[in-house]
Amino acid sequence: MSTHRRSSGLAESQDRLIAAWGQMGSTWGISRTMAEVHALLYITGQALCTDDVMARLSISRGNASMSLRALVDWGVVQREHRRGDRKEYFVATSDVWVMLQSILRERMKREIHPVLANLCEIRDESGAIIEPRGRGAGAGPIDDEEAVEEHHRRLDDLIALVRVIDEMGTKLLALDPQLMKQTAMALAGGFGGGADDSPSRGAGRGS
Amino acid sequence: MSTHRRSSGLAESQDRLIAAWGQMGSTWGISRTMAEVHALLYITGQALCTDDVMARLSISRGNASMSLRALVDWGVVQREHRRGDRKEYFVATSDVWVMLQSILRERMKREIHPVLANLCEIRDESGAIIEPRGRGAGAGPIDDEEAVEEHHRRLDDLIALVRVIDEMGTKLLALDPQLMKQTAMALAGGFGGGADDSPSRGAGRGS
DNA sequence: GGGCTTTTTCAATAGATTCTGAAAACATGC
DNA sequence: GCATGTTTTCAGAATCTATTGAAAAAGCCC
Repeated sequence: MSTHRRSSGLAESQDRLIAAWGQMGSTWGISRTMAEVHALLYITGQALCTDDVMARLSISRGNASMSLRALVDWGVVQREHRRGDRKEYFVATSDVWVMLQSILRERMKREIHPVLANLCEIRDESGAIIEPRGRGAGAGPIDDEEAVEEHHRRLDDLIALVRVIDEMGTKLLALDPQLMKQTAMALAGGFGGGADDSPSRGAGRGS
Repeated sequence: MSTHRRSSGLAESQDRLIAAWGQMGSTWGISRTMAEVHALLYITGQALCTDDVMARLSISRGNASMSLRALVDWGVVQREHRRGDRKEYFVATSDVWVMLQSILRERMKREIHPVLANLCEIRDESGAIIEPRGRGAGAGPIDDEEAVEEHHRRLDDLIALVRVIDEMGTKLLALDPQLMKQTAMALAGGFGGGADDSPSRGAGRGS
């Protein structure tokens, strides 16, 4: 087998993971680069400084700085200082379940909470909707009254949905990461099925 | 008809919801317009044709057509034909839990499955990583062997995580929407708490 | 403080996404 | 088939986002 440029074995595999993670990130709201930096730190498992990241991913200093800071804000990467070295180093959280909680926390904060607040505000203010000049004023069809009721019903349904999602997330975040893992695996395994730890080393899923 | 002023009550509330939903959509991978079209169809509860959508949201025909088609693809909007009318009308799924399942299904397909397949492929191929010229060949530090092991460990952890998420999603999708609702509410209510149906009509959450 | 190193910021630019509008394709009824 | 009304497509324009690179700020040590 073509082992001739095999020193790239590890690095190449890392690059592929970085690319995959980056692509996934960009499908979400996260910038591709930020996800790539995270993947790099996670998969190497080492503490890297800004220059390491710049060099490995071929990105500018500004970009590296921004991405690293954002990752620290998200809580999936920690700063690390070294005695006798002025540089700052960065390490990714190695426990994927802790990582998942950080991501969940941040996404809830950015995506769910604002929407829920918005929806509630809209409903509160829409409570004041009154049909034009009451019923029976002649011109307007009574249709409007129905429409307003339906509007409220649908608004309420939407709020109930988002709220349940919010509460579920909050519950999960309150859990210890290990317990969350157990819970997730129980759900994945069929609501009460055995929670197995081993990730089944076999072949991957087809597609 | 005296529609000129009071139309601001209901329509304004609708507009606000549309804006909120659109913003949320753009935080995810969904285009803002597509989310707005969906919000419009959902909140009005009516079957609208392309021209209605164009007029109400002030968007071009092409944009409306694309967005509507995408929503139909996602399964959150259905086409509707009317006898004696050549136009096509569109209605949003009114059950929010059915809607949630459609969204979940589509997001799994687009975001989770490809990543999982990718990760598995990477692992399968990275199984072949051998350190340069075996151990003990002098030059290379044995460090490399450790690095490769760590690499595999981390890759496996990541795969296990994504796989659990995938399986959880699959399980939820297999459920009847109403049962999924029950499940979600049970989780939200504290893992075994009572599942109450009423969405508590009171004031909203603060922030 | 002054010299040195590293990090952060930000205006300009490169790049990607979304939207438009008009033309092509598609139906439907006559 | 033709006439009419509707939907889809897509190249180019408009818009939004990410990235760079260099200047400013922040540390650190003597």
